Amino acid sequence: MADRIQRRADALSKELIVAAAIEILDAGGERALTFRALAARLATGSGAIYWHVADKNDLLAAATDEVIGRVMAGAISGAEPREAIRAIALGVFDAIDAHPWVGAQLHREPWRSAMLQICESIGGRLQALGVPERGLFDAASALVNYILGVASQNAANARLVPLETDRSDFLATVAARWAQLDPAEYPFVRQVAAQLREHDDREQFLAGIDLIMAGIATLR
Amino acid sequence: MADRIQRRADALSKELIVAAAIEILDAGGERALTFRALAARLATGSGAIYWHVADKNDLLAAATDEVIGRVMAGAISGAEPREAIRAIALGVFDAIDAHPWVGAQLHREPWRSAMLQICESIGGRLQALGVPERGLFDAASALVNYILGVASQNAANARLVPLETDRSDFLATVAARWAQLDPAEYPFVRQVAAQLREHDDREQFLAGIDLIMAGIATLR
DNA sequence: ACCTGAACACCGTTCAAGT
DNA sequence: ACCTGAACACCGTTCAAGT
Repeated sequence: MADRIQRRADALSKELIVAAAIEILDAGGERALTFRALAARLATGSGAIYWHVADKNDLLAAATDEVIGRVMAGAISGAEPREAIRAIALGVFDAIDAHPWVGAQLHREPWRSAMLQICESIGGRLQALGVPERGLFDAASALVNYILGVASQNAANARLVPLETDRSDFLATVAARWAQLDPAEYPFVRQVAAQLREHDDREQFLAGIDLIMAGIATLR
Repeated sequence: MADRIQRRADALSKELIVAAAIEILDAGGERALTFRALAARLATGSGAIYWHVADKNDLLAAATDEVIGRVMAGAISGAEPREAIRAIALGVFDAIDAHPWVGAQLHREPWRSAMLQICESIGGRLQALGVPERGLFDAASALVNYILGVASQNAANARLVPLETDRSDFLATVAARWAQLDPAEYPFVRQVAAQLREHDDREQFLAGIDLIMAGIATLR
């Protein structure tokens, strides 16, 4: 048995598995996370992982909860409600920017705790802001859905673009493609192509939040 | 060769393949669409499909374009801009309601023509509405991202829920789960649990559109 | 030019067997 | 209780061979 693969000495745990999964996902994207790769990194057999984790869905959900949980834990500041909502939104945005696979996961298991946490933080602040009872559910839903939309868009971009690509190079490429569209069919898209090249995703995201907040303010 | 499988007599085409793929996706969801199932339904070999379609991604993108293209073709009415935007949004919503897999696809290939078509229609109407130049790109982006968020959410729900499940049963189940959350941790979500059970997805979607439009109106 | 279908290189997941 | 790793039942995709 001299050529046996080195196995780990300490015990496995769900936390260890999730941490390793996050590392693999961050480094190589969703495609890189396989039970074989995970087992190799953890120096164990692939079957061992199933003792701690129900299946791949469970693993992805746990990894997502871990990332979003960290964001939410950091956002408990007692700031003014409007600022708190912006901070929560930005926190989610930045987390998905750093871990694009989270964006793809957030809408797969929509009622897992990650989702609920975002919903709760935002809903609570809207309440504190004095949004009338009748509009509260719709307002929270609009904000959460908007955040989700941006999240999935970002996740899609990250998946489309090779990891090494420069962001502004990428935007320039897309902008150039937009600018070449048929003027009769796509006048608007052609027109904003130039703005696309120079725009800042993060700022545009916040602008959308502000737009929705402005709409919510008209409810009173 | 008497026991040979019956093969099709007429020629294959990308349109035929896409149409068959849409049928499979509608009937059995994303998991049901395999090249083997598609080949069987088309009475051909799995390799034949690759003559007309680059790969599975290409197939899903073409199917998505087909569905969204139909919506957009139907929405060229010369209505008042604000009504036109609501109509486009509702058209996309209903299309995704009928074909939930489209929601999951829309954010995977974000710059395919489906996306561009939505962007163009909405952006053009915002322009017609007199939204100032500086806010136009952000406004269109907010609306499209919101629509995408709802789309992916709906797709996720459809994937989570077995095809036969009654919608109100499902909502009641989720509402019951929400109502049982820790009151100290989730006061807001617990509170809206009752509204969740009775709310109409489609109406709430439109309420969000109206909220964003109200925010956009404050720009002038 | 277009189609066939076996073969290849993967997956997630299971499970008898070990410690 | 926890771990091993071969085995199973799938996938998407390729490709030599046919028409």
